[in-house]
Amino acid sequence: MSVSLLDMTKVYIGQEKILVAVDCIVFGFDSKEIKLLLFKRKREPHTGEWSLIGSFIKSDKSLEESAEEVLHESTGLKDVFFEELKTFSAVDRDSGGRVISVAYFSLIRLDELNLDSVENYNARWFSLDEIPDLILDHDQMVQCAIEKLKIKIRRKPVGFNLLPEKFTLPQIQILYESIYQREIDSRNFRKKLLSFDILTRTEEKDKSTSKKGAYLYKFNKDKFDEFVAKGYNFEL
Amino acid sequence: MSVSLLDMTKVYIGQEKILVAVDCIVFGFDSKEIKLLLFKRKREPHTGEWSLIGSFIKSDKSLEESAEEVLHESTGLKDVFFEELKTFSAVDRDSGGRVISVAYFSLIRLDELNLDSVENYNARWFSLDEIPDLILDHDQMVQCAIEKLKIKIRRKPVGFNLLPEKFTLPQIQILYESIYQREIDSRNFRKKLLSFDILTRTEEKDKSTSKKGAYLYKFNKDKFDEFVAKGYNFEL
DNA sequence: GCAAAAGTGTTTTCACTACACCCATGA
DNA sequence: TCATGGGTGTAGTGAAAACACTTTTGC
Repeated sequence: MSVSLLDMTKVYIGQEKILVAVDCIVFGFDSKEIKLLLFKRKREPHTGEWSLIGSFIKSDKSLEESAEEVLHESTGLKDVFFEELKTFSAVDRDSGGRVISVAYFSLIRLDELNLDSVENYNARWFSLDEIPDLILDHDQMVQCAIEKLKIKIRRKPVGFNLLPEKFTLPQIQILYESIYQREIDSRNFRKKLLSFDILTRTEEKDKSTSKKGAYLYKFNKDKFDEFVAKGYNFEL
Repeated sequence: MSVSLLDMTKVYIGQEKILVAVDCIVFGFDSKEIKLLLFKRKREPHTGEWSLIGSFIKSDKSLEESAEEVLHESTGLKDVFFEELKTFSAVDRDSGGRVISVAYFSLIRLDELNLDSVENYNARWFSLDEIPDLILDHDQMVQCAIEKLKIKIRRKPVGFNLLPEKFTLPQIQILYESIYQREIDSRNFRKKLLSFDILTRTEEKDKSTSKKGAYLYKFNKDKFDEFVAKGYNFEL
């Protein structure tokens, strides 16, 4: 350890150091449509304008750790789904100085959200067609994330991170419809999803949207791993 | 401009700056198999060991510009295909100090390669099953890039960046076979590829691998754009 | 008993797979 | 003339798309 501290000051001396930040694009689903979580910026420049949540990274944290921390502080949630989206490094992207930002893309369960944390941060959920102007290049980050969401949810089971632990088939169909922005035939959708055999049906029904009630299902990670091990492809 | 210089020193003061680098994973295709370009490292630590080519980024260049520069210097090529792969930011990933690296993934035409540049850099092409131990986390970067190449070449027409401007159908089939590591039925492969109608057949034949000779084709960008505009999906 | 959402099957269509022979040419 | 790689067509199979009615139950 002391060797690496020594090297640090010797080996790469003379190279320029740069500010590095993470910014998080956070999506949620309110059982009707997909939404984006935005924050009123607290620091200069652009204080009070809408922006993504982010933070500078410190030299003792990896980018992933920093993103995790940002997500935890702003939503109160731990173990949320997130992954790297893209770096944004145009020299003049931030009027406050030269900052390279790594954008992270995150999917959270709205029902688990800690409302206190969110309010602390002056946050609000926006429909994708009502997103306000954002600071710096955050609009680009958001567009990029929306693209990625559409592609990713088709081939990876990431959508379950947007649903409550127990969800109904109509609910997941609405999620996909809201992301793809088109209607889906429910017979074909259910048939395909159930054919994967990666869900467990519970005995409970959700009667909040119909008199008949819809069965609640859980995503079954073990079955999904088996599904993958057999060489099958998830695609919805 | 002077405002931003002023802000730079004021607004984000007190935040830690970090060394940022780019590293490039460069693939080529020698008409037989896909290969990886590696370099003998010139600087401490790990001088003389095999590594990816990279460089620290300066505060007046974006990451993309830096990657482009690195690729130009090491191969002599301009306008090569490259895109961001992933950031690598573990705190102790570099024994020479805290460095965040952004890995770029690049595909080049071996026939256009400037051999002087390559020799200057002590470079060598390696088959994917003969890759030597690499410094730091460069092995991880390479594994990640190989994964990405397999996925990407299936659904995007990036493979043409690995072929000469004019190529034969047997050639492109071998390219795909070498990446997928399995044989492909040539009747089905050709049928599908030609059905996209994104290639232009020239009148020339390549007789270097057979007496009959194989027609040379060119990738037709305009036709490809049309293909995409019609909503069709490239998948090989 | 009726409105409203949940749940279910069949037919058609199309894309992928498997598979075998002829062609052109240089040596 | 023959060895070598280039080039082509067809039948069978399976997944996706299109499509309409029955079930449940709170009001």
